[in-house]
Amino acid sequence: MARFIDELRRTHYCGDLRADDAGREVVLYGWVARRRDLGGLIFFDLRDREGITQVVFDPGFRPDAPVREPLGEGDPAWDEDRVAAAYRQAERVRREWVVGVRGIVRHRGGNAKSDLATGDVEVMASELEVFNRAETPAISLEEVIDSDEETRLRYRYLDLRRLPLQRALRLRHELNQAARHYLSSQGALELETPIICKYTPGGARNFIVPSRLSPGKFYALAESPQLFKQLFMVSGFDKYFQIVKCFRDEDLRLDRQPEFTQIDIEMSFVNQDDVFRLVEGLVFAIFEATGAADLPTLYPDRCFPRMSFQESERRFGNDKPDTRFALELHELTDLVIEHEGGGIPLMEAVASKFANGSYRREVPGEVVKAFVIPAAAKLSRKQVEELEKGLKEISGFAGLGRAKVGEDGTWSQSPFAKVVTDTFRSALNAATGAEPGDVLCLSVGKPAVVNAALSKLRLDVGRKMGLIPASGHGGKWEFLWVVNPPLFEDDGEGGFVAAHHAFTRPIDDHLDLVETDPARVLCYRYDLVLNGVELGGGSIRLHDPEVQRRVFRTLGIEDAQAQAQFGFLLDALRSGAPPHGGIAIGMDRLAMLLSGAATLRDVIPFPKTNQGIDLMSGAPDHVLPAQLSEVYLRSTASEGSDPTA
RNA sequence: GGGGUAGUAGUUAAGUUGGUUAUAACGCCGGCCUGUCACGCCGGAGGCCGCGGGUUCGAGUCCCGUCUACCCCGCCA
Repeated sequence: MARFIDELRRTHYCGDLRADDAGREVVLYGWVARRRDLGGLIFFDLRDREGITQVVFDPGFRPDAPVREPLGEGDPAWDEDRVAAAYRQAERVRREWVVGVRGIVRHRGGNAKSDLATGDVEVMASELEVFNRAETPAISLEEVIDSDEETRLRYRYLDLRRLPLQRALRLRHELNQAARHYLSSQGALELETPIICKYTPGGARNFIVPSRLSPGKFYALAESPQLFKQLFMVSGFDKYFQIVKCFRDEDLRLDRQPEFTQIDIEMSFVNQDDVFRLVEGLVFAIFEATGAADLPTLYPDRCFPRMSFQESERRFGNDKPDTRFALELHELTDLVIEHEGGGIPLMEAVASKFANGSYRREVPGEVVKAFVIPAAAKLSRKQVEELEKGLKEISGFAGLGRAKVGEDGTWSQSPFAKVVTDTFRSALNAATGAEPGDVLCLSVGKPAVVNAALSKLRLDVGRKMGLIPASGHGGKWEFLWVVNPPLFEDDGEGGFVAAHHAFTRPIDDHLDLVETDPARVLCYRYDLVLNGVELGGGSIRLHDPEVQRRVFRTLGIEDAQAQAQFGFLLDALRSGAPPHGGIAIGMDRLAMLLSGAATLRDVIPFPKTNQGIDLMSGAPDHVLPAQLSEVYLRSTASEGSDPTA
């Protein structure tokens, strides 16, 4: 081994060799991906991170020409005894053994393999060194495997040898490098913020870290660098970025992990447009570096389109519309009011509440919206009912009122067919553009519920119609800024809570409404959406302590309370805070979209399961009582036996 | 916290109405093979049917519970 590592340095990676390397002596290191023993002739597919090269063990082979670039004097490139020994050793090698190979590159002639980058050549082995044996791998290491993800995660170090994951992690590297390079070139400083920090209530649940030095007290793992990056602005660093791990102790999804990485940015003396320009430049740089798509062709003016939050909710039913396809929702509340319900009892009830002032048009208590399943979708009645059943999981969802539109515009297969007035039916058909054969899906209820149901229905139908793939980008890249959502949200008890967080600046025209009509106050907040996935979000912050106090008051947070929770930030804002704003881009999600991966787990080296468990290492785990008492803790967990107790 | 799907050999799956010794492919082990490249041919080993209980003459199959993973709602930027 010493001879190989010390004297025979690697000359190439396994993906490097090409036809014009023929005749050259080379040294490769790697893993034996496959072995084909023909009896008297053995082939290895030798694999390293750059690719695969075929290595041949042929005891009868003799070089027909002097070898170029011999390695070392007095150490001939071809020694028949050594070649024979290498062949005998190759007979015993198994897949995934780690080996070094010395040999001569030869053109494969008629045996060339066109689907392999190195397929024109092979290495005739003159020497073989086995660095390590390997147990038979628990999972197949082929590019496409059907192993259960549970098994793959348990043997993550094997799974990571597979080409898709090798590619995904390399893409992460390229993404990160491009982001660093671009943001640095734009004058942003890469500064670090604390990971263990002060617990702040509200927002995402924090992971709690007990303090050994402060008995009974706890740190929290940062759910984001939000407060600290604002303090950087207060301190005059002007423009900051960080590629930073964040931690949230919430339930997980395919696009949600307990620890994840953000490209975090904050800037001073900027407005919304300035943030957009920087992020658009960043995204362009990342796409160029990773070769994911030619964005300058798709967005010639190098800007992404913008849509107000309200328009997004109205047309698509959510704040992260997948704009790769149309099939928009139809807002019918006004029409229903105009027709006083049009004979449909459910809608008459809604119309009368608007008429008697129970509901306000500006902030409606209930809405009526529709989605049209085009005849072209060719969905059977059963399939439509199947889709509707899928909406049942949305809490508060009461079901759809469906109507199949006939040749003459009449409705059938509908609970409303008999009661709806002709004029209202015609008006509805016209407003929704419903054509004969289409299925009109009507939903009445609280805006959040109606929108949740219809936006899900829209995506389901889009997928069923093949307008978007079940996962991946499908070759389309639709970016969108969704801007200016409401600052406050009804808390259901006559008060208000912050829709996102309390440090977002209300739009200038709405400052007066903070006290008088909070529900209508919009703010300088923005989300970047790609193909219906929320890539990131940010805001222009509230840098004015006076306005901040008014916002807190509307939220029912007293000065003393605010001081206790956010004291250092409020103090800092009073110490001379510049106008500032920023954004955080979900790096994992971006990597997922760029790579076409179906889940975040495929672009994170060592992900957790939906239960937050690392199947490979077994984290989280019990700790010894002594370790607990050192941090002044005792577990109250009753279920399960603690083997260390 | 709630809903859904799945769990059988190392891996992926089949297993009919509850009925003899639980199948197959890949992988693994042994043998043969000098141009393979998903090499081929011959032979072989390999099972707590997730776990625990129940029904039954008899359970992979039916019932109850439980664990694990995945997808979704709630939650979450």
